[in-house]
Amino acid sequence: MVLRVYNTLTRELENFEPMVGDHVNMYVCGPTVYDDCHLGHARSYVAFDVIRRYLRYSGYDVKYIMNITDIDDKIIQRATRSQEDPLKLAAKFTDSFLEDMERLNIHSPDVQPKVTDHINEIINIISGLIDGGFAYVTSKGNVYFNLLSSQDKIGILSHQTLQGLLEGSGYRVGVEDDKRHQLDFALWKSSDETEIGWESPWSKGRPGWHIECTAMAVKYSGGQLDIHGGGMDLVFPHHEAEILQSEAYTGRGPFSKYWMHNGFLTIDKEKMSKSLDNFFTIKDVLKRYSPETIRFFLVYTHYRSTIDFSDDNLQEAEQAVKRVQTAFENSNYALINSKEDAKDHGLLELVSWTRNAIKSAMNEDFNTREALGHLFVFIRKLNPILSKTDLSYTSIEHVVHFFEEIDDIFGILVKNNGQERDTKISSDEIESLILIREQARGNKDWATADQIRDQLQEKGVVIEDSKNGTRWKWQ
RNA sequence: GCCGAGGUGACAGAGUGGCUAAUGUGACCGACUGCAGAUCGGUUUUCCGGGAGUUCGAAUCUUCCCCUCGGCACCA
Repeated sequence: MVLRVYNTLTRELENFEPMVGDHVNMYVCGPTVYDDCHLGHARSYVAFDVIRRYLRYSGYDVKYIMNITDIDDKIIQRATRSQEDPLKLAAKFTDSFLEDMERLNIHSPDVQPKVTDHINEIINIISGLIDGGFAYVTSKGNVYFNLLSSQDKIGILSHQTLQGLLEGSGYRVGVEDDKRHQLDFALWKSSDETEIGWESPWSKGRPGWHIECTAMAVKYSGGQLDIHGGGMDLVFPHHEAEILQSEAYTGRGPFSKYWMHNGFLTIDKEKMSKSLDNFFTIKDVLKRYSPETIRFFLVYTHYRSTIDFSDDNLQEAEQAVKRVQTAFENSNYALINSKEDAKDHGLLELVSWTRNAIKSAMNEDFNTREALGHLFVFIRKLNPILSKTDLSYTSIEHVVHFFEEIDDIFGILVKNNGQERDTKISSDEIESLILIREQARGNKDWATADQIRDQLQEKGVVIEDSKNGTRWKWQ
C-alpha cells in the first residue's frame, strides 16, 4: 500500500516518498505565544500529531520539528499594554501552550526551538540574503526581502500572480514607506528605545515574522524538509515567504517537498480567530469536555475539511468516543473470563481485516474519518463476541493489543487508568459489597440488591451485571 | 477583482464510474436484563444543490446555473 498525500504546492495527491530513505523531516508552524491557544490551534496541532504518529506507525523515521515564536510584534504589543516584560509574557504562554498540548495527548516534537534562542542564526541568514542580493537594508535600519529577486517563485504556493497579489493588497499600499516594492516583506525590524531588541549589523531590532521559521527549519533539517505543515491561513504570505527566503539562502530547492495545510475550525460557520473575537481557548473547552472527546471531535473530520464547533458536535463526539472506550474496557474485562485454548470466534481475522481497512483509509491522505468508520464496524462486530463465555485468552489479548496499536495513531483512549482516586471506599469494600449483592440477587431479593447498587453509585462506583458476572468501575 | 474549498439522510460526515451509498450522533420500535448499564436488530434512510451532456451504467466525468464558506501582508 502506498501512502498518498495532498500537496498544496501541486494541488494534487502525490505518492509519498521522502527525499532520503525512510527518514522524514517534518516541520509544523507552532504558535506565537502572546495569549492562550484557542481550539483552532488545537485543530492544527492534533491534525499534524496524527499525521506524524501515522508516519511513524508506517515505519518512517520521523523528525518532528515545531517552533515556538516567542518574540513578535503581537507579543510586544500585548506586553506593552499589560506593562509586562515581553519575554516573561512569552514564557508564561509557552508554558500554557505546552500544558494544553500535553492534556490533548499530543506527543512532544523531537525538536521544539524558540525564536529567541536563534537570533544569531536569523542574523546570519539575513546577512546571507543581503550578500546574495535578495534583501536590502533601509535608512531606518529595517531589512526587507526583495521580492523581485525571486520573481519566478512568486505565487508558487498561493497560486497567485504578482498582479493578482497586488490587486488583493491594493488598499494596504503605503503602510511601510521604506519598502522598495509593496510586497517586499520584513526580515528585520528596527526597534525604538522602548522596545525589546537585539543588536545586529543593521539596527537594534527583532526578526520579521517569516524568517524565524526559515532559520529553525534550515538548522534542524539541514536545509530541506520532506513535509512542512500548518494552517490553511499560513499559505500566504507566511509559507510562501518561507519558500522564497529559504531557497534564496540555501540555493537549493524545494525548501519542502510536500506542503500540507489543515482546514479551519469555524463557529457558526465563521472562522474561529483572535481577530474576530469568536474563539474558545483550549482551556475553556477542557472545562466542559474531556481531552479524549476534544481529540476525537478534531480527528473525526478529515484534516483538510472545515470543522464547525458546536455543542451538538462536541456531544456527538463525546458519545462516539465513549463507544470506543467502552469497547476497549469490555475487551480488557473479557480477558479476565477468557480461557486458554478456547474458541477464537473469528477475532483474529476480524482484527486483521480491520487493520488493513484502517491502513488503506489512512494511506489515502490520512482519511481519519473513514479509518474510524472501520473501527466502529470492528466494534459492532466485536461486541457480541465479547459476551461469549468460551473465549480464547490469546484472541482477546490480540484484540486488546489491537486497540492499543490503533490508539497509537489516534490517541483517544483514556490513558490514566492507574490514577489514584480521591474516594471514600476501597476496592476491597466494593468487592465485598458486590458479593453480598450477588447473594441477594441469588435469592431474588431485588430490594437489597438495588440498595447496594445505589449505595455504591453514591460513592461513584458503577455496577454492571453481565453473563460473566458483575463488574464495577469508577464513574 | 484574483485564488481556493464545499453543497450527500434529522444532524455530522465518508465514498469520487458499476453490489440494496460507509460510519457516528439523535429519535422511535423491538431483543437481552428482575431492574439498570453495556450490547444487538429494525425504522427514520431509495439522502447525492439544479439543468443539460458523455456512458451500457454517474453522487462520482464534462458543461452551464444557483448557493455557502475561506485566503489575498494580524492569523493554526
